[in-house]
Parts: sequence; C-alpha cells; structure tokens
Amino acid sequence: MSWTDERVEVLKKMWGEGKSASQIAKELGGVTRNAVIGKVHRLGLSNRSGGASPAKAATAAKAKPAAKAKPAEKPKPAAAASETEAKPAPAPVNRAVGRPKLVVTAGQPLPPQPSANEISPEALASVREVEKKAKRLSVMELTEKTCKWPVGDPATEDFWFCGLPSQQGKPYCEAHVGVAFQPMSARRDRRR
DNA sequence: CCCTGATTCGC
DNA sequence: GCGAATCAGG
Repeated sequence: MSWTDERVEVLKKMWGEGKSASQIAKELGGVTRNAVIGKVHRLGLSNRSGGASPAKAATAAKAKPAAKAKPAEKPKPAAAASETEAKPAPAPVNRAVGRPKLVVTAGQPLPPQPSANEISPEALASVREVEKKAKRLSVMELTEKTCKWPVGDPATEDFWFCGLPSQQGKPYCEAHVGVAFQPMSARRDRRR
C-alpha cells in the first residue's frame, strides 16, 4: 500500500482526533502502526497541536519533553469494571483456630510501615483516599493484577490488602506505587 | 505483558 | 519517502 492522498487524509483526520497510531493503522489497513508513526513524522504533525507550529525545527533530535502533550487523556472509567461478586465473603478464614499471631515480631511492635512516616503529603492523602475504596483482599485473594499494599496490623483482624488494580509490572496500584517508591530523587535522563 | 509515540537507518 | 527495528516510557 502507498500513501495516497485519501489515505493521508484519513491519517491526518484521525491523528488530529487523537486516535492512536495503531488505531489508524488498523483503519487504513495494509500498514503497521510504525508506518503510520513514520508518516506522521514525515508530515510534520508529530505534535498533535491543531496547527500553529511555532518552532518547527525545535531540535527534533532531542526535543523529548515537548512531545508529550496529550489533549485527551484516558477518560479513565471505573476501576472495578469486571467485579462480579457472588458472595459477600463472610470470611471463613477467621475460625477459632488460634492464629500464629507473632512470627517475626522481635522487638518493635511493628516494622515501620512504608507509609507510616512522613512522605509526600499529597501522596499520603491519596493513599488515605484509596484505602476507602480498597477491596480489602486477603492474602489468598491477591493476584498479579491486584495491589498488594498492606493495610493495618498483620497481627490483628484489621488487616488486609488494597486489592485495587495494580500497575503493569508493579505490585501496587497507582496510588500506592506513589508512596512505595519515594526515594527516587531525580529521574535520570539517560537518553542516548 | 499490554500499550503508546519517537527515532534511527537501510532500503 | 518508506517503514521495520529499536528505543523510551505508561
């Protein structure tokens, strides 16, 4: 397939509408998303700004920071979309059998929870917020796609895991990732 | 692992 | 000009 006027027109239109390269490629057919992206760049509309392209030259070689402008971010639907619980989960786990309670509790009552201390106020705030929506999963219910952020005292009944959808790769949901990986002082820009 | 766009470079 | 390969990131 070649870039006919019509196809280029569709490309421009869709790109302008914020469609992704893969979507456009699929629509056009016969091209990959790479082809679309390549064409987009050659047409000089890599930046999805309607028109005005002040500094066109703009060091395309390294001008990375400027290229991150998404007009229409994810609408971000409800987090729990595929949750169809049939049982209220009465928690049969807590039978009268004496629980192990302490296992590694040597001296301190509790190893300082990652969030217990002073962190980013806003991050902390978001965590509080999240804990309200948390699914309160037990260990058994955790999967690779659920946030494994612990809440409460493991030695008591009041202990559970966040359980919200976790970030790809990460063990926590977005909010908890925020407080989990604090010590990232300055992001290194190891660009070639 | 899914996805996104960005860039490079042989064709 | 083209686009696969690669890269950087969410």
